Amino acid sequence: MGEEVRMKDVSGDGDRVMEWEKGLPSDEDLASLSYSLVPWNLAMAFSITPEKSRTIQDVNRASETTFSSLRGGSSGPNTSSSTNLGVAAEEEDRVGSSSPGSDSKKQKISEDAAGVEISTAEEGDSGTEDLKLKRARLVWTPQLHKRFVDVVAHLGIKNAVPKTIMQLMNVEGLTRENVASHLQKYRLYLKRMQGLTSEGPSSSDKLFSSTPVPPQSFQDLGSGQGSGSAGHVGVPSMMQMPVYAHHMGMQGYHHQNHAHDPYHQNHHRGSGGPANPYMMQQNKFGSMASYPPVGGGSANEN
DNA sequence: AGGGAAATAT
DNA sequence: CATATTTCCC
Repeated sequence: MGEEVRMKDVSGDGDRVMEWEKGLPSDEDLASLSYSLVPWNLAMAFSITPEKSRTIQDVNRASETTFSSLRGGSSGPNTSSSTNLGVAAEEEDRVGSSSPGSDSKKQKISEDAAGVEISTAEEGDSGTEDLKLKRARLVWTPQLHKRFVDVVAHLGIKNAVPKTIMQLMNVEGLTRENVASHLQKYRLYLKRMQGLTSEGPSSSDKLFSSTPVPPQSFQDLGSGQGSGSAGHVGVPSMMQMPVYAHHMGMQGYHHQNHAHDPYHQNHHRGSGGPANPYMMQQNKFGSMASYPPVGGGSANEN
């Protein structure tokens, strides 16, 4: 319900029919993830073997879609014509939908519209279609990261181990190593933040207010509707890993505040001191690829 | 496997 | 040169 496919041809020069700003329920609305809908923990707590298999498989299907969106489906050095605009967005915010139906709080702004691009070799690259032997470097796009963070949060630091995370994320092509690596980084990031955020070694209560550390465990989970769902309550300024936007295929828009992301934490070695906290790499790479590994056949032998 | 550090790639 | 992601080692 809710298809907005109104591509009415506007007589005359209706060019700026861009109300996609918020009239676009698609992205987030359409995208339905299942991982957050299933009280995995709960089931476990009850000792009732959660048929993960089924769920996973079920989700798997959706995953393909998601995957497609996330990873951009095709690959090919045919970049020649035009920059590819893989603007696929997928969100699964379980918006506080509890309360009485009339929740007009549906202000969703497509914060992320990214294209997950995997960089492939630009030169002798051959994997036009199948790069089975060599998976391209995975690029953690904001979308992916969001998913990652969400999953980790939902699992609780306790169960947030690579394998589980990977499974819940359900992203085709994602390997345990990928997640493990990212998790490592993420942990480091959290750690750093802990130290920076109101350094108050005496109180532990702030653990809930300023600690970006995902809630240790979601036990209440809801019950279905109320969804007390901790979701994202006590995490006010939980910044995700800086959503890096490098040479993405997005048409200019990087204006985010990179104030001083603790995550990036540039370690300056002193001296002169460039006043520019930004990155000034000599980027000479302009890579832009789409995504290869899914082609032939195998996806991920998790 | 999970975690961490070195090694590379970008 | 810094960072992001991968690979190697416990």
